[in-house]
Order: sequence, then C-alpha cells, then structure tokens
Amino acid sequence: MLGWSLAVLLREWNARVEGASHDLPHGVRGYQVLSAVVHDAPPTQAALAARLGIDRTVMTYLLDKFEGCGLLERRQDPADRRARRIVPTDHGRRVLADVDARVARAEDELLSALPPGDRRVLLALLEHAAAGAAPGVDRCAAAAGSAGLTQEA
Amino acid sequence: MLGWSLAVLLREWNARVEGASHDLPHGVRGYQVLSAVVHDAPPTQAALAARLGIDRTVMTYLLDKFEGCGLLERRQDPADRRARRIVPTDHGRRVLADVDARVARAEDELLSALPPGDRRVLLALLEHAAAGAAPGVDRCAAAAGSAGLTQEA
DNA sequence: GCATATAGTCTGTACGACAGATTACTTTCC
DNA sequence: GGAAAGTAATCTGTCGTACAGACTATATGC
Repeated sequence: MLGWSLAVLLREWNARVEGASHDLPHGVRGYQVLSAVVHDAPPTQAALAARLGIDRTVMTYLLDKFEGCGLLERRQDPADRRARRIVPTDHGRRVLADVDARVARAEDELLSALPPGDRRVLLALLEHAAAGAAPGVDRCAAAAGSAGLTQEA
Repeated sequence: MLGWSLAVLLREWNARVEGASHDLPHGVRGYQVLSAVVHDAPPTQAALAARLGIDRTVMTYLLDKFEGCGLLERRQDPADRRARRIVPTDHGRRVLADVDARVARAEDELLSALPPGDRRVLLALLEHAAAGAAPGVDRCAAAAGSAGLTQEA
C-alpha cells in the first residue's frame, strides 16, 4: 500500500506540475532542477544531481539547456577549479517564482481530499521521512554557504 | 518540497523493495502487479494496468512472463469474451506471501526516522490522499467481487 | 447487419538511463 | 617537486522500455 500510494501521488503530482511548468526546459524535471538550485543551493553539480537522484551524465545536458535559456549559469568554483557552482540568473529566479506559485496551487489541488490541517501534517511527516531515508542527500544544502532556505515548497 | 519528498521516498522504496522482490519477474514492477492482483483483484487486465499506471501494451508482456512462471493465469471472462480475468495461482499466492513479509520489513526500515505512531498517521494520510487524487482508480477494487482486502501493505 | 466502441495484442520508433572512456584539475605521499 | 591516485564534469555508444499506431476479436446500438 505504501508503494502504491507513493506511486499514485507522485504520478499525479507529475501530471499536474507538468502543466504548471510547460515553459521550462525538460518540464517537471526542469522544474525540480531549477527549484533545487534556487531553494537549496547545492554546492556543486554533482551534489545537485545526487539530491534529485539524477545521473551526472544526465545533469550535464539538463544544465546545458538551462544555460542556453539564460536561467542558470555554471561558474568555476575558485576553491576547486574542477567543480562548477550552479547559480540562478535573475531571469531564472523570476521564472521560478511564477512556476512555484502555479505548482503550489497544483499541490493544493492534489491534496484536496485532505483538510488543511491534515495536509500540513502529511507534508511535515513526508519531509521528515524523506530526510531520514535519503542518507546525506539533504545535508549537503546545509553544508553549503546559503543554508536556512530548506523550508520551501 | 512535496514533489521532492515523494520522489525521494519512492526512489528509496524502490531500491529496498528491489532487494525483497528479486526472485519475481520484472522486480519491483512485478511485485506491484502480483500484489495488486492478489490484494485488490481488479476485474480486468485493463483495470489492473490503470490501477498501477502502466500502459496496456506493457501489461501484456508483464503478464506473459507471470503466466510463464505459473504465478498468474489469464481466464476468459464468461460475461465478456474480449476481457481476461487475471487470477493468481496457489503458487503465486505463496510466493507473494513471502515477498510481502520482506517488503513489510523494508518499509518499516524505510520509515525508521518516524516513531510508530507517526508512521501509522503517515500511511493513513498517504492512502487517503492517493485515493482522492487518482480518480476512480481504486474504486474498481470495491466494484470487483472480493473487496475488503484493501488494508494491505 | 452495418457502424462504432472496447479488450487485448503486436510492431516500430525514439527517447532517456547508464556504462565506460576522456579531459581537467586536485590531493597525497615519497 | 613530481609521479600516482582520486575526483568533477563531459562525451560517446548501447540498450531497455515506454508509447504511438495498426490489428484482431468481441460487444453494443441503431
């Protein structure tokens, strides 16, 4: 039942967020990338990929597209010149703000079967469980410079 | 955050259940199929596919494999000779019982970050939300003969 | 009894994940 | 200081799998 519930909810989440993020490259995938970069600021491209469970070779061409659209930039990390710091452009931030608003509505609608109080409980439990289940993946945000932004949609 | 939490949990669930169901054809996918057939008894192959969010052309070869392994059978529905009723064999039920036990342990471990009370709350909320979000998909079980088994892992 | 719809199957294609090699840079340790 | 080993990102090739579309068989409706 757990697996089924998760699968159904994620599938529906994808379907709804698809509509909300159709002007982003790579649709839902793209939204997750942009959102993670802005809200969680993972220190490197590899950390970003790990957080989203995306293969690093895939990350490469996702970011190529985002750079091409002027939503994100790759900057050489001065401390370690092998690594790239992924930073959002102003344009990227603005676009994400729009999409985030639409996604928030879509998520509300997705959980419309639950009363608002239950919704908050579910979100808190989910986040807690996810943080506990994914070893180290969310910790990397806190380790980076701009932590404290993790309480985000 | 909702999308990320769901994605992380489902990814981890898959990884853990993978281990628990490696002797089933098609791994996790196969477990979900077998579990849905036994616990939810969807009336037709199409209903089964809809419940699991699987394309009908994919369902075809999944079931081919299961039939070949003697875990499931396709029977012509006497009422509608286009349709096939998917029924588990005794062997299928026994195998599923084993796997279910292992999956239950894996799920417990997955949610080990939460105290038992919270776990139950999370499961109940998830199930309720999923049932509300997937229009009609879970209703088919109740419409079939052997309902009342939906409280399953 | 012909038109239209549905259950399931089969065929082809195209996309996306992943493995493996490659380039660039860093760290270690003698 | 300079080989040796390790790591970040990229590039290339391959393979699986999902999905579209055509096809067969039954069903329903007029």
